[in-house]
Amino acid sequence: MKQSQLFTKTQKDAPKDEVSVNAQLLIRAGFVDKLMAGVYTFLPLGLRVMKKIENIIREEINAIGGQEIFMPTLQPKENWLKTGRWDTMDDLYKVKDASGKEFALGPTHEEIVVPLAQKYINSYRDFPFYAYQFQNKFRMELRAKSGILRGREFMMKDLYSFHLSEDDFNAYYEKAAKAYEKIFQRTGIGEKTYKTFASGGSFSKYSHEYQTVTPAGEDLIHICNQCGLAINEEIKGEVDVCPSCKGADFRKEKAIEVGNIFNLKNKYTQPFDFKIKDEKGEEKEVIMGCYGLGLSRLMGTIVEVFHDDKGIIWPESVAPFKVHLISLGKNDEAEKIYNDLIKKSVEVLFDDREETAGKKFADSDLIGIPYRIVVSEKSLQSGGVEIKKRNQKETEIINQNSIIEKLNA
RNA sequence: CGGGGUGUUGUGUAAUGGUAGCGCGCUUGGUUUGGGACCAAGUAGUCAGAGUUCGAGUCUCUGCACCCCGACCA
Repeated sequence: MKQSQLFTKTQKDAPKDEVSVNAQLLIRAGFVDKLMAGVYTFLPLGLRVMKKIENIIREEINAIGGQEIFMPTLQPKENWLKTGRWDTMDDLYKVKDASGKEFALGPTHEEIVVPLAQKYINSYRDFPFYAYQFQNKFRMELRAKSGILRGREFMMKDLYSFHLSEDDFNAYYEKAAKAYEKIFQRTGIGEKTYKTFASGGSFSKYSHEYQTVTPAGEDLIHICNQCGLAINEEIKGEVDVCPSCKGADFRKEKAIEVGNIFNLKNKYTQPFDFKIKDEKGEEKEVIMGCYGLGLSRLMGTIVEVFHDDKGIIWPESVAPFKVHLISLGKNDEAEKIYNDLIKKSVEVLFDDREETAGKKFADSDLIGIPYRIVVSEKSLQSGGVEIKKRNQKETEIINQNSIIEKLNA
């Protein structure tokens, strides 16, 4: 994409109200725009990052048998009354239509996916069954905060698994945990993300969260120095030795919850009376798990973890583009290289604007694309183009014909 | 919802109760071209409503919005 055609612009100053690093950088660089507290528009650059994250998650969830669906946001009150959450879930958005009929705006989708499964999954032969979606969730947060880390409307992947036995559920729960670990590895925050034993909130007594260590975190976790499992501060006291290795030596860190997995047992299948006859003709209760992962939060977390005083430093796997091609002064060579990279399916943002070098470099650092390639009279005289990684200081001059080779190295 | 803070052009800021000014951006013209260039000319604003006052960005009240701490949560 040519930067001259990108409708967003970078800003030198962040809006003064924004304190969180993710909001400051994402807004300044033109990834997101704030509409109101906790509600953001994803601009072209931001949407590209979101889609990158989405695709990584999709691949990993497909790999554990997930079938992608898309459920409605607007949901019947009746289903929420059935599970009891209409009156007990205080962050549920309720809307009324002109006739006075009430609806929920989905904060999570058990109330929809359970009746859905019940309708189509009607033999023990259909089990286990896994469905997931990427969806805008609505939660009436008392206080939206921390930029895109805690919104009132946010993008989430939610996976639901249905089982006829505890053993089958447990096996899948572990599989999902592994998939989550892969997702965090692939999106770059693996090293800083800890599986954390935590409260289950409105879903279950306990759950596992995935917590990424960052000063911007809202939670306090106690990481076991022996095995690396963490315990959320909220259940410290109930649980004071590591549930995994029984160790009692912990270090305390601030962290942000990027995902979680729950054992729901029959909590949401029972209200809908979802039962299935097994191969012996015996009626069995369906049990389930749910597995959430906030994409917009993950994106904000990545920014919190990977930035410097000049801007964002995207991990290559989620960067909006792989290459930021910058032409200094007029030269046809940059255009040629751009077309060549496109032909070779390299994702490239071409800064073809008539701006000074300083401005282009500053923008490039702010946007944070992994590879910066500069084409100028100076570089051409020295033998080609200058290439630099965003997370490194050194630049290197390489011949324009060896760019692809260099990028793949 | 409790506590604290802030609302001035797209954005960042200034203005004893007395002419709303500046930087960035944007527009036009010219000069520049390897780390947020320069010159000139333009563009656009006091959150909303009421009140006090000869006069309100500034004081008072009400409302709204945003940010931070807390309670609650992916």
